[in-house]
Amino acid sequence: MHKKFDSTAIEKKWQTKWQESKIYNVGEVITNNREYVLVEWPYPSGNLHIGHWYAFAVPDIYVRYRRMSGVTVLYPMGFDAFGLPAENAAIKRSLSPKNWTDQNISYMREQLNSMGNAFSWDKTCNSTDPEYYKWTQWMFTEFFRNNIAYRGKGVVNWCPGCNTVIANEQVLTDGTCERSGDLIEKREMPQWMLRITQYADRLIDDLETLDWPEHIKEAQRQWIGRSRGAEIDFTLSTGEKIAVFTTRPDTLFGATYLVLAPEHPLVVKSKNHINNWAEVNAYVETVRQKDEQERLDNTKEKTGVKIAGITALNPATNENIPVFIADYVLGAYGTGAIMAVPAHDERDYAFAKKFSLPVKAVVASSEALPTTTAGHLINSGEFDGLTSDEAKTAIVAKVGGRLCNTYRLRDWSIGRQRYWGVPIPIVYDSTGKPHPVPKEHLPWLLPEDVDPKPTGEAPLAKSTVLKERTEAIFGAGWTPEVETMDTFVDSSWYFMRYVDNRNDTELANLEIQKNWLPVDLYFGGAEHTTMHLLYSRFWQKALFDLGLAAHSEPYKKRINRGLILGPDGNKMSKSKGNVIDPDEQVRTLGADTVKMYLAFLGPYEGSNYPFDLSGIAGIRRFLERVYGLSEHLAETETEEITRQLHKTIAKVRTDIESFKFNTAISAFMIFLNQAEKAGLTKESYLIFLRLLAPFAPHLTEEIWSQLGEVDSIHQATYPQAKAQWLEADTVVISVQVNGKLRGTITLPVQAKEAEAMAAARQSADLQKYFANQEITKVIFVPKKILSIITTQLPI
RNA sequence: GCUGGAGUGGUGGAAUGGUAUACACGUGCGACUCAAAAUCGCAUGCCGCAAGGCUUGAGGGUUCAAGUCCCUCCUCCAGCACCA
Repeated sequence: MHKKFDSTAIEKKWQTKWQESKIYNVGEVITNNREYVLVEWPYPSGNLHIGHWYAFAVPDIYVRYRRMSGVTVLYPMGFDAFGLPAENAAIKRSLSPKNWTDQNISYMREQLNSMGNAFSWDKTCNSTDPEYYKWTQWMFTEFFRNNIAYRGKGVVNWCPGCNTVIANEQVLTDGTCERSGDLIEKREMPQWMLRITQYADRLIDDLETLDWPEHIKEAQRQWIGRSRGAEIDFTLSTGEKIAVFTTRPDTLFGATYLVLAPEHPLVVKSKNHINNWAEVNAYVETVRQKDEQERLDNTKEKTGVKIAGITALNPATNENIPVFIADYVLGAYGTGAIMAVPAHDERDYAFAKKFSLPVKAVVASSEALPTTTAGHLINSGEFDGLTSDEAKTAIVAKVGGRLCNTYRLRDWSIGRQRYWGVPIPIVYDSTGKPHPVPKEHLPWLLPEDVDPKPTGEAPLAKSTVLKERTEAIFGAGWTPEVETMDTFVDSSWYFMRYVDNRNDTELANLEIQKNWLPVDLYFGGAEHTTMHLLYSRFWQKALFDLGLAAHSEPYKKRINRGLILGPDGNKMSKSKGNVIDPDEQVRTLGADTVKMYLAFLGPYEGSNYPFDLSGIAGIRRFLERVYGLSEHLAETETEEITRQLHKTIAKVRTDIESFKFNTAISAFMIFLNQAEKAGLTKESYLIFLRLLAPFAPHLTEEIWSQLGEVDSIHQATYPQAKAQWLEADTVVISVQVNGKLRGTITLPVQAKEAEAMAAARQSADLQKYFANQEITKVIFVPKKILSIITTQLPI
């Protein structure tokens, strides 16, 4: 029977000791032998669910392993505590968001400690702390002074559920809000924006330098959506010039009409030249009524209206071509106008067919039109015969166009009409001109004299405190900005603050940044690919350009963990009622068991796992057997078991380094199975415990101390495999005859082909397969395989 | 449609081109027990009494040897999509 252990008592005891002795703090070290391992800071929702365990307890294995390997590892934890849920919960409970958040943070800190993680609590921070958001605000003012932040106008995404504007990245593909699920409306209103588009090229190009999974890099490239092409000017019959963007300037000779987006400014501007203004205007109105989804539905039939009375001159052919407005051309992309080449673009082709417009092929192809591949030019005057590539530059040069890139990425809109966020540190003078709040007045505190209830109007507009503060400092007639910042701003730089979290004169000292940053390893969820990860890369680059950051990329290596799904295989959510709180398992089976079980599910990087508790007993049994073994240690052990121990060490180390904790755990199990049978000395057992310590920190610490060790096992060194034990004298290799596996032979490791064949001939099991055959070929791969090819001898 | 990734037992999953199904769960049988739980032992891909044969989404190919490499498909997941 296995020795049961009281996991609750053991875990509580060691958690308290670790906190008292502060063994996981990193202090103020400056060292080369250091590493920064980051996990995404959580929102303090009030209860720890299984997803938090997966996010924090499993990377903890890696952190403890590196620390035991002698590396000083920063593994900080903090709280991303601004945002809508606090507001909503606070409204529901009639508490202030601040009180609700503060309560949750202290409660959650306790819960996080109950996981037994090796967090560097001396480096924590919290986005709602004025000492933190003072710097968020200061960076914003620096961005404003340097024209990275600006007050923009335009169409924004309005979420009716959240009662606020949200950024493009926060709208899902189906046009709903990533947070509330409501259908997003388009509204025209002034907005605080950050010029992330100015960084589009660097955000794409610098991906090359990062050790990130390819799919994340690719998703970011697609999100930024760089198209290489050219802008070409067409002259309208009104005398106005209009620029179009095209990725295929080589097809300019095939441009048989022009299309403007309905919202193109030139449409209204040319009103007096348009003979069918009523019809044109009616179309613009219908498009305006359509919601985004309708307009972007590419399966519907194309619509549009010809602008009567205006033509455009094709600069290549010098022919006058008609001009249309149509909603398949988007106002916000490129120049909001296109040259239509129906022969070589499917959308233009469909439109041309519907409106009976000429289709002129200019790229040779044997396929039916429209063809969109490159080729040799025809019907293109002096450019006939050139390849598409050659023609691109030649034609652009000839018509005075400009080679340029266009991006799908839009600037980041960061103003929110909500209460619980960082106040945008801007004040307006009596003429309405915005001014940044000077540094000496930061933090620009969030006033507490308003009802946070969202109404669509920014709640801060009702604050007398904020109004009076503004007038007291800046003078009568000055008014405060009343919007708060998107919470993704807070998380765009938290990893920088961790390293210098008590600095009250700088956001993070450059020397300290140079010591710790960039983050060596960043564990997080896939949902952040085109939000947080993109925003914080941009933020870092903007700071770098201003000399405030030591590096231009924040995270060297990224690991996207999978998701723990509900038992029904769906994403856990309160509304589906499939959320697993691991409290029960932690109470009855212990934190070590829960942690190891999660690590055992499968490789950390990659797939999603439906949470199924049925297997957790296996881990608990394993830990009980490890504990039980401490009372049955042997005086001596076989060489074989020593060899197995060292093999296990080697296997566990490589598995941890590739984040395959599941196979590391299976190696522990295999070894334990053998050790129980064969007997293990105390010396080897202590090595085994150290090897297991990152996986089961409480239990190993307890046994370690019971066996008389004084210092924490987590400050001991991680075992290293000794080469002399890694190789056995003999090796079992398999034997194939004519491609079929027929048996095995045991050989000395350094055996050659001749010895292998001799062994095969001697084996009764094997020789029958080739005894009466002619052996035509033998392949011998040392330590692997003997492969024999025969042909039938004539009888 | 484009891009990235994945398809292996009843389940989670394992396998530098070299013994496919490790490890664990589950299941079955047995031991212990008045009994049950717990624990321990054995078995457990499929067909077959056996000998043997078959098996990594489907079909081809390369190779002495393919889950792994190549080609053609199918299915699922994720991102992008009237982006010129």
